[in-house]
Amino acid sequence: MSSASGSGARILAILDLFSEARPEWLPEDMMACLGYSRPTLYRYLKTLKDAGFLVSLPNQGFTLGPRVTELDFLMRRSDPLIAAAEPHLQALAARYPSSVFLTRWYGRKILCVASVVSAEAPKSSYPRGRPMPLGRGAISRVIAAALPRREQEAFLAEYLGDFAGGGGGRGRDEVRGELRAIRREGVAVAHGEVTPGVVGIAAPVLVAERAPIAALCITCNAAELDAARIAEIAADVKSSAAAISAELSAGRAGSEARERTA
Amino acid sequence: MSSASGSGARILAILDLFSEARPEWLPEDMMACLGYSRPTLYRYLKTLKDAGFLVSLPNQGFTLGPRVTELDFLMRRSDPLIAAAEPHLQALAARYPSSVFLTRWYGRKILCVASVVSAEAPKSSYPRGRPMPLGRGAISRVIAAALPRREQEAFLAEYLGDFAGGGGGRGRDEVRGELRAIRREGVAVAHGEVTPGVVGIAAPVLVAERAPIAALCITCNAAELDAARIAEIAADVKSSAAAISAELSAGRAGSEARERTA
DNA sequence: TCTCAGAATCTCAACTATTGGGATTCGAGC
DNA sequence: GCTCGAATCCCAATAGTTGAGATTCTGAGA
Repeated sequence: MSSASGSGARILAILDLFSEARPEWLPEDMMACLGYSRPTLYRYLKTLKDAGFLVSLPNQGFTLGPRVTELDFLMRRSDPLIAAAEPHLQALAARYPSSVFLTRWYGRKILCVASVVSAEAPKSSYPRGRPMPLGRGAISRVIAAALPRREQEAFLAEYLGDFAGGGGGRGRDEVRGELRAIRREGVAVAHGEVTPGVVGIAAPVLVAERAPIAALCITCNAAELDAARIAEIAADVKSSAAAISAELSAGRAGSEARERTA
Repeated sequence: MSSASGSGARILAILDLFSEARPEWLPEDMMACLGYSRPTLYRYLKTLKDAGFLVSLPNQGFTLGPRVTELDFLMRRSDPLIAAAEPHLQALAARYPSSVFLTRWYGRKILCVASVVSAEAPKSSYPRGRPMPLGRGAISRVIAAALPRREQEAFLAEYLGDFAGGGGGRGRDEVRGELRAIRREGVAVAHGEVTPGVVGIAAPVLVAERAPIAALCITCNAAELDAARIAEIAADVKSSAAAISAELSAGRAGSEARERTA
């Protein structure tokens, strides 16, 4: 991931070591994994420690530090997308027993950035920060559909297999057609693609009516739905996503003006 | 904060620019604020962008990126402190109408890392990531009291004024005596020091029965409490914090063993 | 579709900051 | 007080970083 060379990248690469399976690291092991010399590694660690990205439990090892939490808090509070979406998430969750997600599209990843749960037994849990599977489900579909041609091609080149797999080996043209239909509709519905027995309905959040930056998605228990109900929810999700897009454009214009005068 | 020299620190310093008041930055403004040359700044930005710590909205500016969210997610899932504390937070919140916090002590800051709210109208809101005021309230008190002598002195040197202010200009010796009493008790109670009308009760989470790494804190509406009730809650908080400390030590021993065999 | 302005990146020589072996200090445990 | 390992310091060699300026991209408008 941090493929760029330079000492900066080598410092940040240290953070890539930490994973759910191995959240604690000893300097010795880091040296082995990264191939840095001892003084260099310690210098890097000091830089990260001073910045608060790492904490050292004396003689025990290193762990991710509080700066991470602080920065994420900052993002949560200052992200205009979340601010615009929050009331819509709440409203949708209140209207339907479900889980409602806001997921951001980051060029190469889909990450859940906010969620509200109203169904008693949510089948799938996606709290903030969890990466979502790329290539399957309503979210991927709706984002792929909204992508500008060039990026869509790149996306398909990588994930065509996943899309096609859902319907049993369709060709690229067929998938493209489906995506065009989704783009026209403004919503995508997926039946149990990510989690069996769960219907996902997603609509894109667009900036400048072009680039998708996020998706609004609701997941409900399939057993509690019929076609009419799904259509109803889909319309609701679509208009909510559109409202978020609109608020976002308005807000963005405002913040630009502020920046210019500042 | 990132006072250490070196290009690594200069790269990380870019992240310090972002604040709640200014979550979006243009390269031009960064150059002005940081004094980096254009190519250098762009190289730094590329490094951070490639690592996912920044995102650039085309021609709009830079924002904190998804890696931050991902790392915080990782911390939340892998932090043994949170794992050990979660059930206790839930239990306390269930037993008393209140807000219950777990706050980490990071050398120079107190940060809320987990919270559960059960009171209908919480007077003060401290979600994960929000820094807590240092020097006032039950949390600061109980952590200061648990600090080893040396660190306690350093802490008092900086925050004596705040502690003394609460009781009306007490001297250092008097404060030291109070802290010694709190240490013996194992709990601190603060009446409306942070938020008027709210009682805070905190107990320290200790590692190796020495260094405080966190505090468990419950805040209740003062109007609903009498002295007996406070004593009851205090005992509960104290034993919960002790239980967390114990589980943590046990868990730590386990993970060390695992690391050694891996 | 073409042109244009501004943003982002590239080139390359000068040079300064970074690197790592080894000595040294620090701190915990006996 | 002494021993051991972990963390830091020292300093010369050098590899990596820097910045002015040229160049290429990208997106907006005609």
